Amino acid sequence: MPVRIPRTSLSTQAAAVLRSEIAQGAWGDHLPGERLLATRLGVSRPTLRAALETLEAEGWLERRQGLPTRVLEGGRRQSERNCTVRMLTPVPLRDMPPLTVCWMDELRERLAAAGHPLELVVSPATFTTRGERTLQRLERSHPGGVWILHLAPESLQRAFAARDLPALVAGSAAPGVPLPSVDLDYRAICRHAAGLVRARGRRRPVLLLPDTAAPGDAESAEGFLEGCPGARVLRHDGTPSGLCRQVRTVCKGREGADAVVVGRSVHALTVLTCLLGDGLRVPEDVAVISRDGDAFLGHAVPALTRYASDPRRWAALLAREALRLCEGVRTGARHRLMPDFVAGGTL
Amino acid sequence: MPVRIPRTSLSTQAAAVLRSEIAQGAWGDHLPGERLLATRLGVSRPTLRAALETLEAEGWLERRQGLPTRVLEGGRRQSERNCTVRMLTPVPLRDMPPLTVCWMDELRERLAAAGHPLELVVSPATFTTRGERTLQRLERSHPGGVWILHLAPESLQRAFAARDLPALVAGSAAPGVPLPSVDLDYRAICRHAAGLVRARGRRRPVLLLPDTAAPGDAESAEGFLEGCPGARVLRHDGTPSGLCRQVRTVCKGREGADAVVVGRSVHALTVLTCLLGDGLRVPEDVAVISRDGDAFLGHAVPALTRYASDPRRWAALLAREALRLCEGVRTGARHRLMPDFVAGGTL
DNA sequence: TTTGCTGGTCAGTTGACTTGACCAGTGAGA
DNA sequence: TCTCACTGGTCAAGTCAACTGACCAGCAAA
Repeated sequence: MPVRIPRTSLSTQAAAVLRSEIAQGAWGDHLPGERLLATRLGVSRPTLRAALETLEAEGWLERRQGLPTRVLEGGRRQSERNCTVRMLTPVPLRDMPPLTVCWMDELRERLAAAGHPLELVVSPATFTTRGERTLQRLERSHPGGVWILHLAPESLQRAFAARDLPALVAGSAAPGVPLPSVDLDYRAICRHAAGLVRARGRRRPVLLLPDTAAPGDAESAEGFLEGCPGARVLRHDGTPSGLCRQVRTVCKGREGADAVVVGRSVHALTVLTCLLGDGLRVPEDVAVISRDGDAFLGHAVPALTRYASDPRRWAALLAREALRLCEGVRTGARHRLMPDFVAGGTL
Repeated sequence: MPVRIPRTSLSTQAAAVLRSEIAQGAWGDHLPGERLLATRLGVSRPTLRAALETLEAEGWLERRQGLPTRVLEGGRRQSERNCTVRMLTPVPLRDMPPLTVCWMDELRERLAAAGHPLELVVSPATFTTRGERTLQRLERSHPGGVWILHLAPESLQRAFAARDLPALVAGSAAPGVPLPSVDLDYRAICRHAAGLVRARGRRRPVLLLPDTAAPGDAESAEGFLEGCPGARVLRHDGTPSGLCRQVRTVCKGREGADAVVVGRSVHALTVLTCLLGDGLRVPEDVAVISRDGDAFLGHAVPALTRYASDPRRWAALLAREALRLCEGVRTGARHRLMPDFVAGGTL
């Protein structure tokens, strides 16, 4: 009857888990970085390091500063494909636009209902380095599973396609990449916006976009020019001050812009407040339209005219395609959603 | 490959051991004394007592001071495995403030890691009907499980407490309700804001709150008056037009308010754009401080001065309390978080 | 009534674990 | 060649579960 409760320290448990996984060959010939490994185990780095030290002493690993930890002489059996779904994104959740968080949550729910967990992999390197490199690292640290690429540059999308990895693109799908994708129809949105602006008698419309290389932004520019040939498309650096500078230059004087279409909802907010602060009247002097539609835009005064998409439709499509990939079905379906136009007071 | 290391507290492990032993009838009809039992399990008495408390709550035991603890005939089978967590909220996800969506997502992730799915139950009736009625419907439609009450009015909170249902309050916990709760320390925030405003030489500060009956708003008003006795606290109807009307009345003329502290981040946005649109200078003529801190506020020009809380801490606390409830532990812990002050350009 | 058990409660301390930071070595790409 | 983003190596401050040791009140047999 006297059953003593075993006290195993966290690092001992971690060592046990890692030992069995290494034995199964789940990690290939190199372990992922300590920081990543620690968060995956749900354990702090010092704790993980204690576990790694015991494994090193047992002869499972070789560690050297500056190099990834090497797995020694393991019976490296192929691990079974465990179909977890991973969302690859360069931005942490709390810096995403609210609408994005919203569909991501919805997606998580739908996938969970189908028995597939959704894991968020935040990798800022996604944007900066070449696709090949990023992918190599990812394959090492997260073997197997289905990938959802969010805000991934074209190079990375192509790298996934080239290796025939199960992946789908959420937003900003580069043209010609043979991966299934779900995206807003930015070309149609911006063409519509440009037409609308012209119909209201605005003669000098401008499209403002961040200077990142998202394919959706390129589409936006094309659509805008289709709807209003000869209009201007300007890039900014994404900071409030940089955007303000751009706005002030563009809207100055009699020949300044009389309508601004803005990509990204937070930037639309920056533009609106900047204009109001400078004493310009919206929409009398300058009209503002937000290409993207977060809920908070409706609380500005005047409410921003915008294009609002339904996160549930978005998530439903993503979930369907992701589940197909889990089942091994490869399609190249390109879904283009057209959001609803929400008339505000800024046009 | 979700290889998370499970964190089971010592008392949970002890409870599990005892539960199985009781079920096997290993102890007869009375347990040995706590001191003896504790040393047998290799555990301290407080830890053992925590385990006994959960077993008592589950109906396995009957404890009375002075008497040995009695083992009840076939403690009722607790469907412990089936412990889904449900978030009850009056607002659908896409209408929530971004920060809320953010912590909700984080919470979902943490609970999923512990093997508990999170289900969102959207019930607008939560706000309109009496607590008793709402609860009856909920018990019928979603039997069992742990509840997280979000934006629930006091009547509903009390109804849950009265029926002794496993529930915890996320935000706006009514005082005196014996449920565990996690909330921002609105009193401290508003006291701080009031003091800050006074220190900057503002003489006529105003606190603007929606006219809903959220307990957090009442706390805010109290804190604000503590920090600046004699200041004004005004209510508005939550619509942009209604809020604007209020703002224009309050800030008009020489004797108008020279500083506005605003509850709810979207309302802070409304106030800022309304003031700027009316040609007032921020902060020269009127300072604006947002009590709540969503990320988009930083993209206004000037950036809003605000109090930003970390959604991860928030979610961590909620997850911990929810998991405790899943294990049958009832606490009345009231967690009050103090967010960080973010200096913007509106003060 | 006394004594010795039972459970009920608490303040103070310990120590494992977390957090966030900084450092130095390595190697791919500009 | 230099830069920069990774790697592992180190550390100090803070958090929190658990332990320790104590005292209290209820109960029942001596």
